[in-house]
Amino acid sequence: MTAEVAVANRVPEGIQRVITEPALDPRVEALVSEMIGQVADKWTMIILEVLTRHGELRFSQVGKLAGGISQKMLTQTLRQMERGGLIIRTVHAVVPPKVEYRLTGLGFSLAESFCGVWRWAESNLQQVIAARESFDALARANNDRA
Amino acid sequence: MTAEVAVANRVPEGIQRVITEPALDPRVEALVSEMIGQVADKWTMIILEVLTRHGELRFSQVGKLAGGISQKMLTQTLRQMERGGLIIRTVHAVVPPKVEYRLTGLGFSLAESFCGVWRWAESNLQQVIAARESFDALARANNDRA
DNA sequence: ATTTATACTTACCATTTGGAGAGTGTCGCC
DNA sequence: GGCGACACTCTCCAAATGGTAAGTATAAAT
Repeated sequence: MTAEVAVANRVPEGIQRVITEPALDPRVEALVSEMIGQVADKWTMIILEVLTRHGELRFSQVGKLAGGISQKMLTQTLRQMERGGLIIRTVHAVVPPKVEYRLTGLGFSLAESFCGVWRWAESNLQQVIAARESFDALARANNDRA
Repeated sequence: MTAEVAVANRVPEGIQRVITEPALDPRVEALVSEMIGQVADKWTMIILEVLTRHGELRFSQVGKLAGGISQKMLTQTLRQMERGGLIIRTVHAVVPPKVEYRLTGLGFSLAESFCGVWRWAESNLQQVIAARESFDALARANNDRA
């Protein structure tokens, strides 16, 4: 279990140079990180995933599929996603109300980008768990000594 | 400006089916979203980027380059990243203290995955801004009517 | 007349987050 | 002997976050 972590720790020399991109305009950078902050919160990501998986859904369906979200957060998150152009909200003028949500092209492309992170998380779950365990074990050992 | 949004809104029919992946084991899914929650917070992303860009850095250097982070958050975030196996912390036993941080292979691969989201944010900034503007304009119009 | 369904909205409240600022330990330097 | 450098660590406090629960609107169904 320590072995896996050890392997992960070998960082090829100078590899940074290969990937490092030219520095960004700080104004763009600020806007980008603001956007990422908005976009990368828990519920936004989950709803993005739910809508990617199921296509068009009603308010309460999104809620059920997202799992454990309060009505308040659901409304809030959907509204914010709509504002950012990630989803489209269609109101059907019926009683009881029926409102449907679906991804825009923009929302869809964001979901695709996030796929990378999802995949990373899936495939590196074990490594992270192992790393945490060895870190915690070490910390405990140090505490005991003190 | 409305045109761009309109284009973004055209979602090709049935495209979901192309991308939608097989449903995940809910236990894995829970762990994954927990990890993403930890990993996708503002400072973690910024530090990831800083370390990708600059290689090995000292505590205070990371702080400066991250911009506007408090010492508390810096320590906290670095510690958490170390625990997750994303970075390595090297203590040089000198006075005054010298501690250096660098990405692990794991941290590096995460940074690569995030690159996708960064690129998305960069290239779609304008669309998001346009979407927000038209959303806000519409909301204002509706408020005025009421 | 009352209930039901749906999609919210609002008020209140507990928890969490995160910044500011002061304190800690060590050693070389003046 | 006191100061400075560095990397923390700790305490206090304000602000943001997010859950619960109750309220709103409408028309069909009972």
